[in-house]
Amino acid sequence: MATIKDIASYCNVAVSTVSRVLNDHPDVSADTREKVLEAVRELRYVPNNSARDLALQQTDSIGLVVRGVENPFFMPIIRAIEKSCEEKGYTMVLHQITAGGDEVEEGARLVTSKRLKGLILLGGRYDYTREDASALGVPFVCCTSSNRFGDLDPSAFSSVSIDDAAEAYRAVKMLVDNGHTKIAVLLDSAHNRSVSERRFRGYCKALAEAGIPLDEALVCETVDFDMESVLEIIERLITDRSDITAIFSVYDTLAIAAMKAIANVGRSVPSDISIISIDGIAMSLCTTPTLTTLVQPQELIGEKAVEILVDVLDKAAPNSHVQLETTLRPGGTVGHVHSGDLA
Amino acid sequence: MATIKDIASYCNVAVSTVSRVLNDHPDVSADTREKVLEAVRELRYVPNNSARDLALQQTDSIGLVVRGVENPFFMPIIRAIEKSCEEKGYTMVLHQITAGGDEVEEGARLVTSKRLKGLILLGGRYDYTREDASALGVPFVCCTSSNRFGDLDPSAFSSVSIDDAAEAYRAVKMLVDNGHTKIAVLLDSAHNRSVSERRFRGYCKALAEAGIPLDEALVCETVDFDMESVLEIIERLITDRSDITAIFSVYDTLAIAAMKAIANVGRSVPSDISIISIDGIAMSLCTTPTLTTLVQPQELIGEKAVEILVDVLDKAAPNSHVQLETTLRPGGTVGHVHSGDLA
DNA sequence: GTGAAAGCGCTAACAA
DNA sequence: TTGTTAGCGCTTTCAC
Repeated sequence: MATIKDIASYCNVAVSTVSRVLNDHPDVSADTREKVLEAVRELRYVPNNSARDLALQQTDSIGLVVRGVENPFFMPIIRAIEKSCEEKGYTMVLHQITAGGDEVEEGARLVTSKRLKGLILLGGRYDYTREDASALGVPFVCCTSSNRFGDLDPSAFSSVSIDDAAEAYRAVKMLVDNGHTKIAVLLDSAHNRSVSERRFRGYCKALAEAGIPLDEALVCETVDFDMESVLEIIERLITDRSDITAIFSVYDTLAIAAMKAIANVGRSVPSDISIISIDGIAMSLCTTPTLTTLVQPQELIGEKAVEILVDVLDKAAPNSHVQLETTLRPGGTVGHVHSGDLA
Repeated sequence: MATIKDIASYCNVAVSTVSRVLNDHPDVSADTREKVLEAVRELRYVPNNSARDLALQQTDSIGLVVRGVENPFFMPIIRAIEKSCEEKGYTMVLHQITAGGDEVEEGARLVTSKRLKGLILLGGRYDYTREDASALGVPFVCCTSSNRFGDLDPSAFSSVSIDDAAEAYRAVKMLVDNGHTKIAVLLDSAHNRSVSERRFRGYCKALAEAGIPLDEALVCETVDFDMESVLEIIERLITDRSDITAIFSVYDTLAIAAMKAIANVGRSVPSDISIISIDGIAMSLCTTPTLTTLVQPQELIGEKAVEILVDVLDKAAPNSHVQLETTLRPGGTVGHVHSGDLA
């Protein structure tokens, strides 16, 4: 395997010269530059990243810490991140954490053990503290999370996300506009300081605005995403509260589970119960009727995250916060409440 | 950040001694070993992988080349692989390739550019040639693929998979046993030298054994996994051939799409059409009725792949081929053919 | 514009 | 059992 030294002697130049053209430094004559490039091709030279990283005291790696494997929503984002990293000359190091794991702790460990230059946190909490940020020690971007629960200074990190509360509000408002007043909300937790909680707030706001009092019994928390228990929980909700005419699910995955649960208890969508959710995963196209959902621009989210991080890393750009919009896919799971049912 | 040198001077020993205890070499007195370990803790030493890799002329990285992001089936496998790599002290480098990309070509590129020690190929072709193997240049294991179409010597690579043909046979036989004779097969391609083709063979065998002639018009190829076009193709199939009473889908994803397509054209499962498939993805629990499928041990597949590769890498173990079994999840999508319909 | 040389942190002979 | 030392391939001052 050819090294920089081989190229140097092949071209009768010093290794430093080769290094210079390889790194696009100025101060190299066009002649020698061409000569070196030629040799690189000739000898099929591939730089040794280990050596490079050692000399530079850093790596070309960006860590991606993902919480929640269960969520198919992440897959296209991960793919986009990997692709973008590749394009920008970085290597993505994926690390999945379990529901119980702490992304900041694990992220910090990864940073030191793998000498990561930066971090992308996907599907994490929203309440980072200043201590969390300094524990990480490298620039990071919160993906699908605006992270505004904690006391973190926005200039200390970047984020790419949708406006969870606003989008949830929009979804629930659609239900309200269709005459629904008994609207359940389906989420893993209403107080997890994360996506769920933000969207739950949007739900509350929409209800409040419509003058509908919040009914705690209609707040359905699944705790985790284990399909069996999720189905059970939802079935119980629908059975106990037969007055429910609509469900706002904060994720497509839960919405799909809800449709199954509704079928299990012999009711139907949307004639008995309407459903709307947020995400737009591929599978949500396969429910019957097609799920009505607010589709997130998944690829774009991943691309943006990398773009921002690389700018911070390479160009010392300031941190930034990008908020993207969802697109309503009408689907067929939202119906009107029969006028007879109206209050 | 503390280096091996810091520890050495801190303990009044040579760097080589430190290196020895760090690498579990014998020939170190219990005393000094303890002293060094103590210093490591004290100084929060974290080894610099770049330096290590440079000295060893290799990395601690294993590449994972995945074809087919669209397939949610891979996610739990990827997760298991990442987890196992971590446990064994390796770093997983994920690389996704597109439908058109060549995994061997891209894998080989990855190996050189990232100096990978080994490769796991997930969801690839089954027809590697000897040239392919030598192009890769490092030990590799084919995950979910036994790779027996090509002229590859089994001792030149490892694999972890199910017996695709046999499992497909089993699935189709279930349909036959329930009185079905007009059985369509749903796959991306019957001749892609991959999973689809293997499973297609199992389908053919089951038909042959039951004395049912192969009807080319019942072989439904979706080409890709774009949901919109998949739905369209399946709808056309069902509409054109109203005599179909059952569908064997080689993947759960396509089976779920088929259920949607069937609903779209106003027919129902399983009373009009039965469906069975292979994989066992989480979402297949959410169809109504629940999809009848042969569930693959996804986590186990990932773990095994890493275990085998690491043994080959660390212990120079011979390559091996593991074949795992699926588990039938009965579900509710397979029904009997009404006796009146029997020939 | 180019070269010589030091050094990044670690491993592995080779000596002692 | 331990220490000394020469690299691994690359970047980067500092001379020229």
